[in-house]
Amino acid sequence: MPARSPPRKTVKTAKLQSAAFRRTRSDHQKERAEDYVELIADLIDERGLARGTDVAIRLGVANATVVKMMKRLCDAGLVTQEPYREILLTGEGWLLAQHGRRRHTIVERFLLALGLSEETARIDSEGIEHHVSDETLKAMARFVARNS
Amino acid sequence: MPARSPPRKTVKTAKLQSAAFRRTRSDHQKERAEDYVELIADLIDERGLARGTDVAIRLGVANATVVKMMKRLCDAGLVTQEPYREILLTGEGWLLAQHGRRRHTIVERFLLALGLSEETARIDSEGIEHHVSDETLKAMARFVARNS
DNA sequence: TCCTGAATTTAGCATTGGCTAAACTTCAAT
DNA sequence: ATTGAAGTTTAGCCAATGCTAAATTCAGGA
Repeated sequence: MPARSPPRKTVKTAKLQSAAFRRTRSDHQKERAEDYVELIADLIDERGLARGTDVAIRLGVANATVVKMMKRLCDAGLVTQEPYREILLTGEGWLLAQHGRRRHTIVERFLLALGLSEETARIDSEGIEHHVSDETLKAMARFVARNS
Repeated sequence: MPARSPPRKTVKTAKLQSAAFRRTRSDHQKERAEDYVELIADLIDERGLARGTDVAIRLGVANATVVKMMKRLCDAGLVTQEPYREILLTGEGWLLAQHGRRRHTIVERFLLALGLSEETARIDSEGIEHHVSDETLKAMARFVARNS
């Protein structure tokens, strides 16, 4: 037993911590899905329909990546698409998009209320959005309400 | 050209947005590295040395996953390790750990100052930490200073 | 000294999410 | 009606990050 360490006093800590990390990890897949779905919703609202190319450009990925992701999102029941046609959202897809937009908006407004530039608020909210618990989101919303 | 969309009015938007997404994506690799390194630093400080098993338990991953990651971190110059021995941090590794801890602490205190429970602050700070720009971090630090 | 149990490593696999290049479809303009 | 450009799909690749199971190594106690 090389590198033996002192007796554990931190079992509970370890369990809690690993839970936090595990959550961060498992969130990850949903994040991607939400990013795609949210963007598709935006495109449909902005220009009437969402094409693979537009998604690819806005997300900064290759066309083929979008195609692959659309397959996964189809399997997940979030989008539908006839071959060579535009991307449509299912009911569930719209719900997820709405959900993402709501959080996104709250986080972004919160960062603005905190005194950050629009640029920074936009960029950081993109990264933070998915890692904020409901409790934290509520606190952010409260803060925005108070400081506006 | 199926699914033709209306003329673009959002070229700038698209570029900026894709930059944000790209940043979020590229951050990802560094996040993992920082998680591991930060934890290794904690273990060394807490119990005098960091063993693969302890890292695995705290991070909630399998042993083999840690071994693989250690190889990557070695290549990246962040840790060193003799076969079957404990994990050591390089100078650069310590710097990264310190950097991560600092951000982590600020974000966590910020969430507490915002009125969240310790539990939530701990979990959410874990997820948020890596996505916060320096500007936002400064704003958070300011907020903590004001509200304590 | 040897044995055994804990820790580490190796081997092999899966999934996610990227990429490029080439083939294919569709629409619009000639 | 044809054709060419734009958009979509396929095929095949890569790296990161996880896993399990089996093999290996080490250290402490008998």
